[in-house]
Amino acid sequence: MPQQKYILEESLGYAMGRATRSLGALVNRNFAQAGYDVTCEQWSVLVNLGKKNGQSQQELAGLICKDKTSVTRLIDNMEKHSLVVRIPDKNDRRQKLIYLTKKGQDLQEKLVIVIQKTLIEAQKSIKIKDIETCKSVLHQIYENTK
Amino acid sequence: MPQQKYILEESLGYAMGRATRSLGALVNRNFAQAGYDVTCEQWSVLVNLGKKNGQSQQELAGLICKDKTSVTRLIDNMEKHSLVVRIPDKNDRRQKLIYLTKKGQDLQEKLVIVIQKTLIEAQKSIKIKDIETCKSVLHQIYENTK
DNA sequence: AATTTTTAGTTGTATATACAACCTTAAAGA
DNA sequence: TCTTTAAGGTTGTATATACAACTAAAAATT
Repeated sequence: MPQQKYILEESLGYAMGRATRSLGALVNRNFAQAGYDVTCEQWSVLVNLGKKNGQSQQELAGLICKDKTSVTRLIDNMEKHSLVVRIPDKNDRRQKLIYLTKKGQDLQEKLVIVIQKTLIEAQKSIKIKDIETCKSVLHQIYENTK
Repeated sequence: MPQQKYILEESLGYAMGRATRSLGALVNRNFAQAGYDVTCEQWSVLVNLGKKNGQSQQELAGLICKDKTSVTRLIDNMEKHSLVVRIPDKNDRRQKLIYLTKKGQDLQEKLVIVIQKTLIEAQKSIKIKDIETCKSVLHQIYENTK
């Protein structure tokens, strides 16, 4: 069997990690530059609460596909910044429902423009068809690895 | 102008983040399960040192496309685990050259198999051509956002 | 009804990431 | 040569991530 040399630069994992980090950092810089003290990851929670306010942390974890402990800490930070509040559910005392504050709601609406501008920049000169292919590959990778 | 609603689940950024986190976590689990106390990110450093031992942190930062402070901390952790050592460069006293230890070298060689197995699993039932398209899209996104 | 199992969330621990500010040393310019 | 600028690295700070172990409460089972 020939000595198989692992070519890091050619691996899909490398390309994924690099592009994801780079895009996330750009989103964060663009948020900051627009004067918004919020992160890319916090934004994903804000968007979901914007669609349906008052969701449990488990629901949010499912939507953004993260560990529930990650969500606990994410909500901790967002609560610290007064973007959301935790309200204990009276029907199920295990649950805490997360609601947008006024500040969180206002912010959420404003961030969409920054995100869209950033995504347009990120996807510049890439064919729509290729982006769709890429998304479907990433979707399958998620399914294969989750 | 119509109210443009942002569809998180359909965004490329969402798909990228989700797949990248999921794949990274699986690699880490597979390393742990194989009995190797090392992470996905540490592995990317090990591979590069395997190709060329004795590189500066800046060189490594360029290769793995990370902030130099990220590399400082990554090397801190790897040194703590005796995978690499920092040797001050005599010709340029600002630089520190990073070398694999015996333990780091041995580990690096063994990890390739785990990585390949994981990548095969991750890419299961995806057409090679689509993976190439995906990589090229990710490459372009990196270029557009770095 | 009492026990067991599952679900929701938190805490401990370890890692990774990046921006800003800083120190030290090398290189470039005046 | 002296000064200024650039380069390599670290530290402070804040955030994000996940696994293991835990507490509390609900649901399922016996």
